[in-house]
Amino acid sequence: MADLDGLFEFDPASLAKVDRLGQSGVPCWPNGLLVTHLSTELHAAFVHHRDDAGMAAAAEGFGQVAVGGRLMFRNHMGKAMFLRLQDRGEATVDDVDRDGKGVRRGGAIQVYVRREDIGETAFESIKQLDIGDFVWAAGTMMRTRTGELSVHAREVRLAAKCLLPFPDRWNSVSDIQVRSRQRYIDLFMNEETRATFRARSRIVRYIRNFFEARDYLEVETPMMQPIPGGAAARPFVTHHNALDMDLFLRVAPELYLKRLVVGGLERVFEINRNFRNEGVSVKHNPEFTMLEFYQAWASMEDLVGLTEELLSALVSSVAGRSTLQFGELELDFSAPFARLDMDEAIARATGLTLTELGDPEAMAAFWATRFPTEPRMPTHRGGWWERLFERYVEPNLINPTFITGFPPEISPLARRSDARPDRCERFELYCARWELANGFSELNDPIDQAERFAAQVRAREAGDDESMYFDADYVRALSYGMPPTAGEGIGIDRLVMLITGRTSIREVILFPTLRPVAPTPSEPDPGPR
RNA sequence: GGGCCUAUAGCUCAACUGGCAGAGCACCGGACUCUUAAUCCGUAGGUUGUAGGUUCGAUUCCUACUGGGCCCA
Repeated sequence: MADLDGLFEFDPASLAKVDRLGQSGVPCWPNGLLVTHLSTELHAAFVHHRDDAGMAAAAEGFGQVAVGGRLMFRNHMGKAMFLRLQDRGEATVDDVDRDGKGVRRGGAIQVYVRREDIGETAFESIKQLDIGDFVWAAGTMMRTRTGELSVHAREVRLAAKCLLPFPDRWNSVSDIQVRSRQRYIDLFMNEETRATFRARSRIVRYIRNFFEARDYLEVETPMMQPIPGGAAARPFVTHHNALDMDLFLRVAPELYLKRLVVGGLERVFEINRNFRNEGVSVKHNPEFTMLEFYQAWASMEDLVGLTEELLSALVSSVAGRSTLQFGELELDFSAPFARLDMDEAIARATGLTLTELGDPEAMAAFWATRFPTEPRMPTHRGGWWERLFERYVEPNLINPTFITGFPPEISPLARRSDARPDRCERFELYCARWELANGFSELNDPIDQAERFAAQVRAREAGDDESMYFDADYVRALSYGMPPTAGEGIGIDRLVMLITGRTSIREVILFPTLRPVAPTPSEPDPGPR
């Protein structure tokens, strides 16, 4: 084998096995193997054929099948062998096991191999199969003496060799390091992981259908933006060499989507990645998936209803019921959701009066008696509300709850309430102690928008690096006129967490952001692990 | 950034108060024609995360570092 300059090391015993197999005419990575049936299809087709006569007749009618999958289990008994092949199928076929207990079949199919059926040479090479190998088998359907549906093999082939020691199948792989760094291992070892990501796909598909059914257009807007905007968050910076310009990975698609409403698309949505240069935690990943949607001729109230409709139907459809078990919490997603004004919620939780909540001095005094060591106090009412809300209200919001009545100071893109100009027509949806969605009637007055951007720029100059930039082209777009519009963002990863019951965001992102494996002194180059 | 916990074979885990580094599974060799976490016999597998310290002796006690987990900010 070619010298790999220490870039990768194969196990010599495995390489020897590859050679040995090749010399005896068994290629380790052959091509052109056709699979005709998925394990789940076979279980579904034969689930009602249990007795010998019925089974024989059904198998006769079915004829030859070819299956393929990863060898997860093997019993070898001299001149006969059982192989269990795991494929992409899902365990969806209701059946009963030997003891009459209900089970779900699918995802794997057993293969029965006899030496006298496939010949001595072929049988000898089958004995060389290892757990973890991909295996292909062709034959007819049968049931074993104990009733397990199996492929009675006429031919068995190694389809792809596994060169690495296979994880212990008694104890599922539980090391969170392995599970998230080497997601492929997690996927082929753990059915719950496969189920989580199938559910994620279903959730996204449901949302897409939901909006398409309401005449929304799915669009894609820039991931790389010359001016980052649409959310209060620190962006990642990158550089375009040919144009010699810095670009920011987007923290939100908002300002581009609203430009499309100005352009007349009226109803648009995007499901895509956002990037925020912030800490990593069980509910934060630097890149995460966001649904944003905008609808002209709609207001915040329309979105409240749409959100309730979407989430309650989505939960019922994917989870099969209207409540979700999330860690210790039980979450009720039946509409309508609770609603609470931000200031009332804070007043109730802190004991401060509504008058005191209008006075930054009073809130600062309240805070100083409880958290005297904390630096960097907010300077305006909205900043204090945000801080008090996070500390006193958010930890108690379990069931889905719309928080309304946000102040404009912390809502630079939201329309002011006509009835209460010191508040915005904005809501955030909270659930399981965190924010799940954020929506509002959009600010479409370009003059007001320009002033709010200017205020953000002043805050940035005063040291707040999460403040927004002045996006002149966005103000220009609004100046052409944007119809009254409402828009909303929903965090897809968090939604998937709630529905699948995974309490860490890393469990619902296939390849979460992780610190690289640190090189050790004896091994300066960690290699492609 | 702070606190607590943690790192032992490819995987999952043991090793009493500091006294010979172990088991099951996987791998390698062998037996077995309906098994189901098959069974039986045998072999091999380790710088106990890294670097120091205490000690006659350290997986075990101490310090620092690195990775990971949980909680707080």
